[in-house]
Amino acid sequence: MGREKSSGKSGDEIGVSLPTEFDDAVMWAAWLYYADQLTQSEIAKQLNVSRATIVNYLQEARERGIVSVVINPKAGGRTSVARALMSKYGLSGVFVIPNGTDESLSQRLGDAGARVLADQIEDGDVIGVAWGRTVLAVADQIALTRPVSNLTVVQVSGSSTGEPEFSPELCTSLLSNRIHARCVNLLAPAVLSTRELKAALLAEPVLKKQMHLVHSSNRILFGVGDLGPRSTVRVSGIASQEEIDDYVARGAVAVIIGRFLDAHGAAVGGDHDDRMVGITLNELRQVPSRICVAGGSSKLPAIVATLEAGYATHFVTDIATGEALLAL
Amino acid sequence: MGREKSSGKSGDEIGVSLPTEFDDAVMWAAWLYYADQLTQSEIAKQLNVSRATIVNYLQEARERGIVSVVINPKAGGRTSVARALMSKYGLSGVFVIPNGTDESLSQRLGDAGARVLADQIEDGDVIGVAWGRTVLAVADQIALTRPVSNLTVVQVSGSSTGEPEFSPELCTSLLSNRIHARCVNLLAPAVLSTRELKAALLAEPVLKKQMHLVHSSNRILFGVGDLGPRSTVRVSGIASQEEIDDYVARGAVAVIIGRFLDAHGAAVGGDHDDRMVGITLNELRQVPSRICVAGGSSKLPAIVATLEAGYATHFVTDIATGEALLAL
DNA sequence: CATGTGTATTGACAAATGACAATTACGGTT
DNA sequence: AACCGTAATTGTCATTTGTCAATACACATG
Repeated sequence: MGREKSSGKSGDEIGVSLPTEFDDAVMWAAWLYYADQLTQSEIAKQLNVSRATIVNYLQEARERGIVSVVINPKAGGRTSVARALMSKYGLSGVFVIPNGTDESLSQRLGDAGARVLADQIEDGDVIGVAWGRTVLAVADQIALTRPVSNLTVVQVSGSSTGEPEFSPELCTSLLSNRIHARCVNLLAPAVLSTRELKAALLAEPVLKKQMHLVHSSNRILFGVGDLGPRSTVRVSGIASQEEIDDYVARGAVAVIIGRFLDAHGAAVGGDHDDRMVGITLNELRQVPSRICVAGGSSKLPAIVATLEAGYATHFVTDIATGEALLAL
Repeated sequence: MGREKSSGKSGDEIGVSLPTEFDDAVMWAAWLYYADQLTQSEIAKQLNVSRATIVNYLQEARERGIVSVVINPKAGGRTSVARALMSKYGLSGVFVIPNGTDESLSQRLGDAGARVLADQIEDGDVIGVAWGRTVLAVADQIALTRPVSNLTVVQVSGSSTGEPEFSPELCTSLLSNRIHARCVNLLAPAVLSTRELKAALLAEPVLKKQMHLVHSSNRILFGVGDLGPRSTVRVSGIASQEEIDDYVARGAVAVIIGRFLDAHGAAVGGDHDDRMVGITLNELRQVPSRICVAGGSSKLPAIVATLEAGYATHFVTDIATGEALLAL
C-alpha cells in the first residue's frame, strides 16, 4: 500500500533500470492537483497517504520540473511600458517586471531574463553568454519547460582571473548545465599583455575553432555594466583601475561583454581593448537575437548607450528603470 | 487610482490601437504571484486593491493564458505503466492519467491529449484531426504555452451529416481556433452513395488540393471507437445500423477515423468503406506522429486492435485502461 | 435627470494550504 | 536480533486562498 520505494531493485522491474525514474506517486499527485484540480485532501484519500505527504510530493514535482508555471512572454511585452520601450528603441521584444526590493533586483531580473531566453531557445541553438551578476542570475534560474535538443552554450569573452563569483566560465557552465547544453568555455584569458600574444593565441587551432563558434552564435545573453566606483567592471579584473579611468576619461559610460561604450553607444577602443579576447561590438551586432538584461538607476546612462546603439534586440528590465528610460 | 479601464480610447495611447491589449494590472499580479512568490495580500497592498481583486486578476491571467501550468509530458511517460505500455506496443510516447470519475473520463483524457499535442507542435506543422467525443475534448482544452507560427489544421475525413455535437468540422475548427492555425475543412460528405460519385468528387481541383494537404500532415490526432450499442459510430451518421452490423459480422471491433478494424487491427473494407472520403489506414501509417487518445473499459478490444497494428506512435489513456491493456 | 444594466470591486467567511516538529519505516551493520 | 542513521511520513496550527453575496461604478437609455 502507498508509495513504492524508488530503489528499483524490486521484482516487477525487469531488465534495464532507467536513469531518471520518477515515482509514480509524485507524478500522479501533480497531475491530480494541477490538471484535475482536485484538492490535496482528495488526492491524499485517493493515494492512501496523508495530506501532508501530498504537499511534499507537489513540492518535489515543482522542484524536479514535472510541473512548472509558464508566464507567457508575449504578455509581458504587452504592458504599456514595454510597448513604449519597444517603439522608442526599436526593440523586437521587451519584458518589464514590477517593482520589488532593490537588493533582489538582479535575482528578479534574472528570473525574467531566464523566462525570455527559455522561451526563445530552439533545437540546435548556439547561445553566446557574457558574464556579470545579472547574467549569472539568469543562468541560475533558467529552466526549460519543454525538451530541446542539440544546444550549445559558448562563452563569448576570455576568462578573467579576478572575481570568480560571476566569472564568464561560471556563467557559461551553469547555464549550459541548466539547459543540458554542450558547454564551450573559451580557453584564453580575457586580456593579454600584448597584441602580438593575443594574435598568436588566436592563431592556435583550438582557439580558432572556439572563436568560430562564438561568431556563429545565433543568440547572445548579456548584461550592462556602468563605470561607477562600486561597479562590476572594477572588481572583475578585466582591467586595472587606471585603465578603466582612462576609458572614462575618453568618454566611456558603459561596458557590455567587456567592451566599453560612450554615451551614444559608440565603441571606445584603445590598446587595452585591442588586447582583449572576445566577441567585438561589430560582431555582436551580427547575432540575430541579442538579449540584454539590465536594470537599476545607477545603470541608466549605460543602458541608454546600449539601447540607442542597437546592441540589443530584446531587453529585460524593471518598471522603475523602464519608466526612467521613457522619461528621458 | 487602481486599475485603468480597458476601453483603450484614453489619451496616452498614441496612434494605432493594438488588438489584444493586456491590462498591466493583470500581468503584474500574475508576475508578482507566480514569479516573485508574493502572497495575494502583499500584491493587493502594492497595487492598492483588495485581495479579492487579486484573486480575480489571477484567475483572469490563467484563463487568458498569461500564465499556465505545464506538466512535463516526459514525466508523464515515466510512470511504470506508461513505460510498460511503450515497450509492449512499441510506442514512442505514452501518457497515463490517474483514475477519476468515469463520466469525466473524456474530459480528463482530452486535457492530457491536449498537453501531449501542445508539447509536440512546432512551427509549420500540418496537423490532421479526426473526430469524436475524445478528439473534441482535446480540441476544447488545448492551449499553447509558447508562440508557434504557421500552423495548419486539416480535417482528415469527410463531413458527416449526423451528430453535430462532435462533428469533424467542429473538432477541426475548434482546434485550429485554439492554436491560431489555418483551418482546412474537407468540403465533402463523409460517405457518398456510389464509388463513382466519390471518384468524381475527389477529382475536383478543390478537393484534390485538400486531400493533398491531408496526405502531407506530419501529425494526426485521433480517438478510438468501439462498436457497442451506444457507441459513437452508431450515432455519428457515417454508416447505417445495418452497415455497421455488417462490419461487425465481418469481424470489426473498432473504428478509427471512420475506418473499421478487426481484432488485430487489420482493415475491414467493403463497399461502404470504398465510398468513404478521408484518409485511409495505409495513409495514416505514413504520418510521422500519430497521437491516439482513448480510454474506458468498453473500448478495450478496440484499443488493443489499434495499438497492435501500430496505428499510433503516441498513446494517451487512463490508468485503469492502461493496466487492463497490460494484464491481457 | 432619473433609471436600468452590466461589469469591477469589496468584505467576510469557510476551505485549502504550507511549515515544522514529532514520529515512523527502512536498509544496512554489528 | 538489536541497533543506528537516514529518509519518508504524519498531525497540528498559523497562514493563505477561494467563494459569494453585497456594493460601487460607468455608461447607455427612456
